Amino acid sequence: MDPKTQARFEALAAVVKAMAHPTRLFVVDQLSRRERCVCELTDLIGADVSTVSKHLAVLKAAGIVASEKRGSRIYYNLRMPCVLSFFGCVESVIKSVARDSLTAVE
Amino acid sequence: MDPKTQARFEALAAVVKAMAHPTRLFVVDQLSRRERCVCELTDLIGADVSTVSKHLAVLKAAGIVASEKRGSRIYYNLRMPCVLSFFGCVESVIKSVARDSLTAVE
DNA sequence: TGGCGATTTGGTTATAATGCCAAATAATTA
DNA sequence: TAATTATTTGGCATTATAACCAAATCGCCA
Repeated sequence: MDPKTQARFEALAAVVKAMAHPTRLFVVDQLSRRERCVCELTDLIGADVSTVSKHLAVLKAAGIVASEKRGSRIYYNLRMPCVLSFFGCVESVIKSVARDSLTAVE
Repeated sequence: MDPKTQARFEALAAVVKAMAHPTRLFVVDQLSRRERCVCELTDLIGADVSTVSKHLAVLKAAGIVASEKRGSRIYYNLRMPCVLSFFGCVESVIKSVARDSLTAVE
């Protein structure tokens, strides 16, 4: 694989990897509805705040979310207008697998 | 997070994780053009065959690709019709980041 | 200014992922 | 059948992730 192609797929993988965790996908889903502060997300997720904070840092480093400080809180928002098609695509794979295992049984 | 939601995002993450590697994204991209045998993919990638085989196993376990044996070769094909929108979405995040860092300099 | 709520960072430990080599399997052909 | 090509599997060393706790920061307000 030539270096340019290599670099391209590494860049793509960096973004995909940032999404590759249940908690981070949950965060993305939540933020697709409205912005949320860390404390709200922490409540919704039910993990240690530091854990949530680190997940948010991963998403932010990939450019998937941005944060804005207001008062003593930091609000995160989604920077991924295509989030619906992304989730839809991934769900379609899951559904396809489910369909196949059904037909295999029948 | 309730168990059902948890399970949903774990299923999503399983698929996303399977895509979260430069080599595997490259494979998916190649297979979006046409099916390929392991030996062809190995040539294109330039890694050990066993490494490529394991990447293919990851994609297959997630339901992203399927394989078909013909003669002494095994051909892999893509089972993800939405692959274009998936890549497009991820690329849009990358472009958005690039745009932002440009405007930050200007 | 002292303390409180919100958030990040450092440290540690446990688990998972990656890549190569060597060996096992399978189909093909000489 | 022996040799050959194609692919997978097991094993191992290396590196990366993830989660929690503790400690450090940052803003806000009494």
